[in-house]
Amino acid sequence: MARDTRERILDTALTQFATRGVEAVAVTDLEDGAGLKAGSGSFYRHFRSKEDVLAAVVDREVERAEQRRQARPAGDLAEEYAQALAALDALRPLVAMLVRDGARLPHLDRVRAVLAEGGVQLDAGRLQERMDAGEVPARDAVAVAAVVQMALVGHHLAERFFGGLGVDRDRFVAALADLVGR
Amino acid sequence: MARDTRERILDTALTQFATRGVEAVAVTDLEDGAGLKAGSGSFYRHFRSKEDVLAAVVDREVERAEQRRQARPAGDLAEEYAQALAALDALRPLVAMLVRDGARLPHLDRVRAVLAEGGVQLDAGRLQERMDAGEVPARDAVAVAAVVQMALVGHHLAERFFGGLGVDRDRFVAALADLVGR
DNA sequence: GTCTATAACCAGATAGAC
DNA sequence: GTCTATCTGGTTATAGAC
Repeated sequence: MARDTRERILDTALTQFATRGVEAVAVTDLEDGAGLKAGSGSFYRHFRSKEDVLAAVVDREVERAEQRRQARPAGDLAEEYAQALAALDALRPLVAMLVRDGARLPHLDRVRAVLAEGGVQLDAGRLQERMDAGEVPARDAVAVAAVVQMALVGHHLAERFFGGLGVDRDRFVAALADLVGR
Repeated sequence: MARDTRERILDTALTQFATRGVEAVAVTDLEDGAGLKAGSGSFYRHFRSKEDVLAAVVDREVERAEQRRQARPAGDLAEEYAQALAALDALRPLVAMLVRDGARLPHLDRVRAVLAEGGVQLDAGRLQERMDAGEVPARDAVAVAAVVQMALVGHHLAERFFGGLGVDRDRFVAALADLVGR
């Protein structure tokens, strides 16, 4: 019991909301997961309601993501895409909550913004620069950026919802970089 | 009241499960949506339980999808991809239920199979043939097919969960076909 | 801050009249 | 086949002892 109870409730709420959905998780489950007696109501010494703890979970996760945010590296396309997939991994619980309980989440705009910055929305402007510099073949940069974004997000979601792809991550990223770069 | 009550219950269950999630939909909501008195229990003259109606909804939707299934057209890449997106549109409720309540769905394997056939899983073998025939540049066909699949699925999901892309469908499909074909 | 106990409510499901 | 009425169990939330 190193961390205090409020933090333990937030931890168990994050994992349970992300894996089972908000509706399926009872306050008694959160008490149990935090080491409190289920049904004791001790939860309510720390949060006013289930909606309240949901908002706090989303807030904390968005703030953590904003702190992790950093300048994009200057590597090649494959490195850039691999890094975007890694960023999506770190956002996994937030993605899961958005997908399962999107309409119910507080601060939906902030959630979408942090997901976009964190790896979902690759910069079309940067791709255009690469095309202008002759690093990659010239195409419709905005549309290609969208295709790349969707491929990365799709890959992330496929691992979760479709049981994987049969193509490992390195091979996927290499093929994507090859398509854009050659 | 043209169709019989059982069908009306299935219809309202499909839309409500897909949009709000199974857990959030009460049996009384299904009664209400089917024109029965909410709380009357008339639902139970047609289905044994909520789990039972969920199974029936999934079954009906999978069977409909299997009947829609048809030979893939011999058009060019862009036509092929546009058709895959249209197939995904028709599968929208099933996709929504899989994403929201995947673990709870009965016949999960059949659901995944029909989604794969219906537009998610494009044929890597066919792409390889195109590469062998010189129609498109030679690359890692299996990995490229995976990228294409994920881009299409990601596009479909983005419209639903991220409020669209800022790139319309034709432009997206054209960019994808250009990447693979040139 | 956690517990026992409980109130108030809602959802799933059943019995039986019509 | 639909209704009224009801049972049962689970969930949110509160009161008050320790």
